[in-house]
Amino acid sequence: MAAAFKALSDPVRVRLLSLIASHPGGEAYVNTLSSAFDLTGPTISHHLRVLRNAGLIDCERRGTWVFYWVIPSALERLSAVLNVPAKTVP
Amino acid sequence: MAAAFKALSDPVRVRLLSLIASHPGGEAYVNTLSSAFDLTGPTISHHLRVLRNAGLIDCERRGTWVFYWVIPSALERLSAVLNVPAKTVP
DNA sequence: TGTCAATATAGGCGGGTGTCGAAGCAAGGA
DNA sequence: TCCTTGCTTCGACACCCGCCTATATTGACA
Repeated sequence: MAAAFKALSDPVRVRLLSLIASHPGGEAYVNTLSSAFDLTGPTISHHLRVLRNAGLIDCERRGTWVFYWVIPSALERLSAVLNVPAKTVP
Repeated sequence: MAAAFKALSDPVRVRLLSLIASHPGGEAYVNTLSSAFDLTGPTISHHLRVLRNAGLIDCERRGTWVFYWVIPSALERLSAVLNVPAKTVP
């Protein structure tokens, strides 16, 4: 459970997830993502792998490019953990 | 934004937050929390401080004990970030 | 087949983080 | 006033993580 939050513990990865999700069709390929950061390709690749190992995103190769998309059910599960009953429940 | 997720990147802290939130009244004092883990007091205190610095919980001293409670608005803000539009939105 | 473009993997360096024991405070009671 | 209890702070050690460069892999195309 915390493994998924750990994957989101880096600003780059949060932004990556947001970028992927906000792309038309919910998909984006790596080059588009890389160009949004001042980081090298391998570093972006590393972050994408972390997100993928956490089960937050998935990918598929289409010719030369690799497309990534988010896995909504995984995010919903995280979101559910944060839905806490209000403090004053007498 | 990622700072809050970073605070949740440790299993102990996720469990702490869950324990605090699930306690009657939404509050818990430290000794109760500590006894749920095989960790020393200082370590629990450290994790609580991380959660507090991230704005996820707050605390108050009442006599000898210190009570902690979660800040629902902070969790709601995190939860909102995870609410992603579905992949297929044509 | 050979070459190029797009990603991924491997390895190494520097800084950050979890954990502990020991010591320090605060509050209450003998 | 001194002691005990609950919790935090301090200092140190081992480990993990993000970043880079260099190298490998995969697919398209000539």
